[in-house]
Amino acid sequence: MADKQLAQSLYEQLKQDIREHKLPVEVALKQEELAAQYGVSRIPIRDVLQKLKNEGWLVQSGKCGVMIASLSAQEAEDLSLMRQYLEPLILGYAQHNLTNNILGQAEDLLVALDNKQLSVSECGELNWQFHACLYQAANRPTLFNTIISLHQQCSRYIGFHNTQLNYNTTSQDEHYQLLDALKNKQLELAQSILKQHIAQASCQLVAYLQAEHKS
Amino acid sequence: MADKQLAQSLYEQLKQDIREHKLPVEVALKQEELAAQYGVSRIPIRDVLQKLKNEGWLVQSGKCGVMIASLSAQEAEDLSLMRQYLEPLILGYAQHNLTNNILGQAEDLLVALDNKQLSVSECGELNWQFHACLYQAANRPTLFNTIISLHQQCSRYIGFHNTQLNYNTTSQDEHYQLLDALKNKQLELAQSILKQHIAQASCQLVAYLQAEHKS
DNA sequence: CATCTTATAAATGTATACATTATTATTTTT
DNA sequence: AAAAATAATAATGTATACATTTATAAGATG
Repeated sequence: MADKQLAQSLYEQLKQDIREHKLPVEVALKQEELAAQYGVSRIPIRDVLQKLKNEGWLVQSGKCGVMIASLSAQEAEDLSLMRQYLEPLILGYAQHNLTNNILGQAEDLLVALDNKQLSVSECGELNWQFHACLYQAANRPTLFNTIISLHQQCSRYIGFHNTQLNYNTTSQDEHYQLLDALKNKQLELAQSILKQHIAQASCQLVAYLQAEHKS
Repeated sequence: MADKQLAQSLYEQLKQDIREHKLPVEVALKQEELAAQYGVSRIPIRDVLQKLKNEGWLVQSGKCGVMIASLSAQEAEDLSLMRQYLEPLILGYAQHNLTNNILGQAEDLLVALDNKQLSVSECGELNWQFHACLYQAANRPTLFNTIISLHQQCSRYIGFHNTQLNYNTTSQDEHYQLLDALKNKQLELAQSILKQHIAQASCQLVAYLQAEHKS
């Protein structure tokens, strides 16, 4: 309902600016300042703030007002844990509906991901599209929407770990293994690969966040 | 941020009116009508609509506008499934922090639930407080918030099944069994009781919704 | 006669102005 | 001097007015 051009672009831009640390962290955001900064009135700002709060990008600050949530190793771990349980679950429902067409789409996305020239956000987006492509086949909108929400919350953390180290190659290996298992109708294997795939990424991220916090 | 007196009470009232079928279903809601009906301007109405949309009470209707989501057996099943996985998970984290104080609080809530005079909504509220009381001890806000969100989405369905049949006594038995297992530090037993407790309630609800849909 | 185009009406999205609440600074009191 | 109470400031919440978009209906055209 609040997704017109202005609000939609505001939403994207605010997320980007939060990701790129262009806004003060752990400090109550002022609607008027944001409105002036983005050249709009407070109304669409309010809408976007509420939306971002619902997605976990912002948290309550004091009695009224919101602020940018600081990155937390525990939050990253919790999000990953939930994904570890829910994504194999939806994959189970998707299995029967995975036509060759869909598997082909998924493979194309993996091929696109092999491109080394991708930016962090492009990489994250393709990665998610690969997963979403499979999950969508489950025809389970409620379950799918929760998983989408978890991914949106995770997306704040993306860009922290994928850039450094050679995480990507490991991740891609797991992606191809997952796809193979699905092609061979080995559901349980696919589910365990998926669970470990999610856990693996989380481990690195959590370790990184904890190390950063100590320094 | 949008939780002042007016918006807060509006939020509660709209939810209640949706529960009690006082608003048209599967038809785009008009902000002006709602504003007139509740004696406020469109701004707080918009806020509340967005919030309820995020909680799954409302869904997009056409290109713009929202409508009351119809009850769906599959949605109920999905919500229950997610709870079956996530609530035992958070219970696992809570276990170590379950002091006798907390277990006592939980037991008090169960005693209160034994009262047969409770309204459906009071019953649902106490039921949730019992669960939340245990989960809160886990100190896992992200996981907990997702579970809260799932419960909020479920709350639309409450009042459909607990009223009829003797569901409540079965449910209470399971509650006491769960509490006993926790007192005895039998985590795995407690988790399996909890999972089945959630599944049980879901089964009845789904069966009811499917039967209703056929008629 | 069906379909596409266009114009009208009605809804939502946004801006400005005002009311209310929360925060801060000051004052008063013990 | 410290703490509580109170006044002043600054923020958010809400209402009204306007702009834009979407849906609907009338009309033109093949």
